[in-house]
Amino acid sequence: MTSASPSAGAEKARVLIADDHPLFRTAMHNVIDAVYHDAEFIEASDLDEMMSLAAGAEFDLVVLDLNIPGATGFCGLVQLRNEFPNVPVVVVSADEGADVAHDAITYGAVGYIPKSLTMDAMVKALNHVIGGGVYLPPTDAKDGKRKGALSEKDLRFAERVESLSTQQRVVLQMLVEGRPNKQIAYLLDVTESTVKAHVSAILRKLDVQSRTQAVICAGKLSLQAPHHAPPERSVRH
DNA sequence: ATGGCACTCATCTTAAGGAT
DNA sequence: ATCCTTAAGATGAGTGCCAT
Repeated sequence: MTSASPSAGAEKARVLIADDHPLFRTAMHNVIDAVYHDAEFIEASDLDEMMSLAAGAEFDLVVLDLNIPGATGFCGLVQLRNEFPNVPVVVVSADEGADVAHDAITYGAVGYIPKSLTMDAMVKALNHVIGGGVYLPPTDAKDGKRKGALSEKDLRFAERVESLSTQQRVVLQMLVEGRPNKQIAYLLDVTESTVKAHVSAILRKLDVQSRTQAVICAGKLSLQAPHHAPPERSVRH
């Protein structure tokens, strides 16, 4: 599956909606109709169905429920990104935590939309994503206060994290979650050697001596740091 | 065509922990 | 003490993509 250019072309935009709640899928129809006008919808209610529908198909956009049946954590998103790296995936979830939103972007999503968002806000978010941007919901003021300011050292580390490739960021995120190389290899569908190579590159780029050091710094960052978007995309809050 | 970069893989070394 | 297993980390090589 490869992504086609967004609605600008003469052909209908194809949108995959992966959510187990029919009501929410219908709601997303309305939202996406406001964005693409004459889109073709393909629906999936669980992970297996989503992957089989996605195989061999072309989509302009995938709207993925984070808690779709069959997926644990971000594994649905990771699978989708591994199989179809060119398709923009927007994650929707009832979870409004800033950390979850940041993690979704880290795993390769181009946007994170809380289900509590108004229809207008969702339309704006999708328009931003289709325009090539990355969408994150507005940060809660209290949450922002809790996060506090970054030290010089943390900022330098954040800059180094920015230099990591997408795959390296995914590996780093899994290191932070305490996963061993073997499990990371299984989840990403690569060999353990590949994971080791990524870890080595991560350690080199982050200028740390061990994965433990990387995990401590990255963990601290994810609690405190503002989101750092991939360089090629702008971030809208 | 060429060079740079990311990704992948195989192989080797080292260290830690458990079993004998 | 020795051996075995497991995991981490380093290194070199191959492949594919993209910009020049």
